[in-house]
Amino acid sequence: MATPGARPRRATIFDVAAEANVSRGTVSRMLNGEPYVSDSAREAIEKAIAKVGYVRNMAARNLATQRSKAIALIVHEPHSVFLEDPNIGAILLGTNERLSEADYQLVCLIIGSDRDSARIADYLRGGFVDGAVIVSAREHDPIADAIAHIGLPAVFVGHPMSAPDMPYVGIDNRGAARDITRELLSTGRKKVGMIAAALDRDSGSERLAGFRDALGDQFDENLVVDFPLYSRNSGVEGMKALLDRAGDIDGVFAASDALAAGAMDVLRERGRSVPGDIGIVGFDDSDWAMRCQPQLTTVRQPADLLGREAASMVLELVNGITPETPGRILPTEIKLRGSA
Amino acid sequence: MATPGARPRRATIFDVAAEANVSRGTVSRMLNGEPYVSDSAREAIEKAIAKVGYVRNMAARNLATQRSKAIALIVHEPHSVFLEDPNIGAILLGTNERLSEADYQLVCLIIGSDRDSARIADYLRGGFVDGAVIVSAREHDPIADAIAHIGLPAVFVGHPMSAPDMPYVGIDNRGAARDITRELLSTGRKKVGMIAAALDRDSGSERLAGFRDALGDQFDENLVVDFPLYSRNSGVEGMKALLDRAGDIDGVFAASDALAAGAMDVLRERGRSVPGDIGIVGFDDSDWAMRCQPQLTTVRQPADLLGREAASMVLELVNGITPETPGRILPTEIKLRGSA
DNA sequence: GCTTAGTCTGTGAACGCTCCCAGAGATTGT
DNA sequence: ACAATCTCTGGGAGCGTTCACAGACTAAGC
Repeated sequence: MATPGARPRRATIFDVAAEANVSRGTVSRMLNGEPYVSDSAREAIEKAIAKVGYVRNMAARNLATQRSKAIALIVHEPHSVFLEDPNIGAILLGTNERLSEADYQLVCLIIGSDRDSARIADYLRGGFVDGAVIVSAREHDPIADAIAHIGLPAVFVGHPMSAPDMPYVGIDNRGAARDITRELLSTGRKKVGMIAAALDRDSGSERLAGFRDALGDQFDENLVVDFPLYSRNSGVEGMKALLDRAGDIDGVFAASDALAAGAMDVLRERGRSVPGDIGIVGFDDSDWAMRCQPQLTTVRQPADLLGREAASMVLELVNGITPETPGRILPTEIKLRGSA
Repeated sequence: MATPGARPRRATIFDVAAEANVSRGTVSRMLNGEPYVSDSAREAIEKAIAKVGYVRNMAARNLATQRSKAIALIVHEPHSVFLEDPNIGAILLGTNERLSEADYQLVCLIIGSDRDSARIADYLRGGFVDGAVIVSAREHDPIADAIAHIGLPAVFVGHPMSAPDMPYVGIDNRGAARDITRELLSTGRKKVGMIAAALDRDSGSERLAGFRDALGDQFDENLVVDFPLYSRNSGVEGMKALLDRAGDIDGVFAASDALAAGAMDVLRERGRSVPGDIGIVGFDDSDWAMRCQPQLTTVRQPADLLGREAASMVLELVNGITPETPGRILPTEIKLRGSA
């Protein structure tokens, strides 16, 4: 009887070598796709692998090669945001897909509380992963600092100003915000406000900057409200505040679709029609946008591609390829629907 | 300038031992919290670790101990579902949180296409993880079979009939569905239908069974429609179909909130009031429920706790503790809101 | 026929840790 | 005073790979 938990001994490279009548060096070379393996050896090894049911022991390989074939995805958000944010899931999927193609694994590091961040830093230092993709880092994020300090290859999704030299992929938040605000203005709105959020991130502050760009002289600080999170609830509070400050407001740029959805709920409650009385535009093109009534005019950002691209970049870094550009900007697109 | 990728040599347990004037055996014992380490040795080692900046090399440890301190989270869903399903994210967070507490890592394995499933099976066989939490397995899922075959400690979230002996955590889908259907009936509805989905999962088929339980003799197969996915879109199609089949239908149990939301959109479009003309109830208590107008009466399922509990169980299994019960059922709760 | 280059193979030495055993020293009981 | 026990320590062996090197054999060039 086997002792509890004792699985049968797994076949090693030695077993394969013995079975195929070659040395383990040859097996190793073949496994790693190196040249200089004769056809006869290759064939014998293939048969032997199938026969003994061999699979590589990753721990041994990692130890010998000093790399882990794993990439961390670091999400620094409270849990509620992780669940609500439509982009994080898509980024995760995109990253995972690209890494799978390269036979790398994705290790999720979700930092819910700041208490975790020291633990995570230790983990990253532990050589457990070869690189990291960092989603939604705040400005002056301790994790970002730790990574820079360790020298771990890492790519940011988004571009924190506090880490200007780190590789990143992102979108032109400022330009996109400017364009969609202009779109809103082009429908003849005269008094346009913004529900901003997450100004401690580049995405948040850049979108506000773009809004300001579009308005130019007409920009009125009093018509901007801001909140820590891109949440529906902030949208509710934001819209209420804007209506209090200027009852005759006729256009709102919400920095995310969730904010816009919250705002629209308030407007419905108060009997203001959209887009009749007030035009409203959002950002993300998440499923919120389709669920609104009317559907939301918004900026589509390719979240899955951001993930893919970040993965590609981090793989390049890991393999010693320095990207020709420090950052990559992916295109956005305005989706015209009924809300403005 | 360092050559690309060449980070400075990291301190090993030898360096610590030398610095502290003890042997590496003692350092190892201390690191693993074993008894028989004198206070003086302990103190010296602590100082030495701080001085040389030592962190454990996990690959070496994994190789020596034959375990990886990592658990896989396997999600077998098309990507669209991964993003839409409100429970998956919460399960992921719950699992991650529990594993972190035990100093285990979460490795995400997302199986988008069936093509991946062989690759994943190989990975699981590779000793890369000590156990697995399986989310949303289908009946007769090839991955589930592979895991059973490998003998990897694994816990299902949900309880596929095709793997009755595997440990699982879940909710009483059937009982909860019965209860909420009764709730709907108690509002005086006479002609009640169901939009079912995912009948190839235990959650889907059990909810249908619960609905049937509640209706008893009044059950009418003609008033049940079913779809592959718990999606809003299926809700739209489902509601249309039900209205076609029975224009005088006055109650609907939707097997998920997303389905219910789709159904309610159709009803609004067709000018039927909720809950006036038709009562509607959902399942999940996801954010869909709060976004509906009126808000949805639904079954709250503790998705994060499911994740936590699954993680706890898999950790027990990994440590050779056989759980006293093969499965654990977590309580659900009916959330009364305005929709029925 | 001899060098040279190119192809292929086997083997010792890491990689950094844990496990286990032998043994030193301190403490207790008789 | 001696055995028995408990506490603590050091170091050899092993985990399953990869890597680098040395050597064998083959083919081509002069």
